[in-house]
Amino acid sequence: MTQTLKVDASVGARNRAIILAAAEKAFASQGFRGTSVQQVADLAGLPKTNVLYYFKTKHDLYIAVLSQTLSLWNSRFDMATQEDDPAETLAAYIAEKMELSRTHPMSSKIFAMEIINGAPNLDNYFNDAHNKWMEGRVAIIEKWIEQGKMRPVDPHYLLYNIWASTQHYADFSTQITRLRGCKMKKVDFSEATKHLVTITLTGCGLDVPDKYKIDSL
Amino acid sequence: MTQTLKVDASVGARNRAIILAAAEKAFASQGFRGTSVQQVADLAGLPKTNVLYYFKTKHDLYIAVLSQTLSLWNSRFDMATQEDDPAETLAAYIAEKMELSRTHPMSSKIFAMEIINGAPNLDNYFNDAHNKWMEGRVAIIEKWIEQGKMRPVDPHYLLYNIWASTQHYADFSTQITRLRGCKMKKVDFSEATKHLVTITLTGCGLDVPDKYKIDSL
DNA sequence: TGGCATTATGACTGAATAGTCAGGTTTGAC
DNA sequence: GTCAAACCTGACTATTCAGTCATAATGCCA
Repeated sequence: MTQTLKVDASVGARNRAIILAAAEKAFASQGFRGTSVQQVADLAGLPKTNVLYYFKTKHDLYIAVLSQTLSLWNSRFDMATQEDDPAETLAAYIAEKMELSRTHPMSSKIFAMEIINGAPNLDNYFNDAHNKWMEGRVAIIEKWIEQGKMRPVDPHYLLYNIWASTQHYADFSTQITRLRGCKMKKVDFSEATKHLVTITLTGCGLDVPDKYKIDSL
Repeated sequence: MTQTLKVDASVGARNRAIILAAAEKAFASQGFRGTSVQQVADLAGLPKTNVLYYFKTKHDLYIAVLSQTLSLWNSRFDMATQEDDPAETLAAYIAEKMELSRTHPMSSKIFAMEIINGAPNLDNYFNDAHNKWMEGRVAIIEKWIEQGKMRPVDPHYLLYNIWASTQHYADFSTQITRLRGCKMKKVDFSEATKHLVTITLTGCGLDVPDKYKIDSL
């Protein structure tokens, strides 16, 4: 029984994973409409009909990729409280988001395109959850401000700012690569993170934790 | 003669403008592949063949929309010198970019998708010009830093940061609207601009010009 | 061995759609 | 009036592509 399940899972699950990875790549670089099932199949090294065996429609496949993406959004900031240190918490959040941009740029791009196109596939569940998350984080930041721990900045704009500037490194990597002349490596991301943390925290009137201090200064 | 040209121009130019506006809308919300010539024609209120009379191929039409977009990128910052005041100059640049996000969100979206998809249609001319612009701006910011006018921040990351956070209001307007419960109006953009200027300039160790001070504080 | 579930796939279909073409109409100059 | 250039358009073609279907192979257990 265990054996059976294991084998079943390993065939099906393995193919699903291969297909999802191929689809992620294709959707990220060409969008939903720009991607054909045949392309995904070729990338996955499988016949097209086999792809459609695992995912009934192209749209189903896209939804699967998209929800895989959304599951990456979780963060330590989700669990923060007003007792936490704002500088440490925000710095860690920025660092986490930057790390995501580095390790999962395709996910970020897919999400970006989904939003740019009007988010037709983000359902009410996602919207509600996202709203609740936002409310919670805003409340905590407001408490920090009340307690005089940081300058009075509108928490909404602060969060938009963090999302924008961190996701930018994934979504606009093409532009950044062309301007720099080469791709950003791990150390470059590390530098960028420090600068981002420094500029954002300083902007909020917070001291930059040592860990994020820029070496050269 | 003048009459002839004027009339010729008014028929052709008028239709071109109508088509470009329709195409901008369609491309911004559905991308290149997601948009059919028929859709553009319907939006423009013209038969499809008439659209193809003015723009030989869908790709030609897209290129026309894209270059229209790029022509909006010009800014007062382009002409700045090291003698200028960093606070005023950067604040004005941020405000200009925010105004562009408000008045031309579709252009911003088209540019964003072009970059996300690997910028296949941005030619060497654009890349070179963009590189030169970047070098020039970086040099000026470095001078400001040398002169002790602002904190030492890496100019590259500063500029990425400004682009990211301002364009975000156009590209991710769907997300922002859902979180706020309503679309951002002119006054909301004005508030957002002030916050962005404040957080960015403070992050650079600059005093915020009165014009951008947040009222409630 | 036989039987069942899962997995695999080539051949096909129908719809969408970019672009062509041939012929038509309007406009303005002379 | 007439001529040329610009403008307009219905009908058609060729291609791409999502999704179906009928038919297999495979693996597993009794």
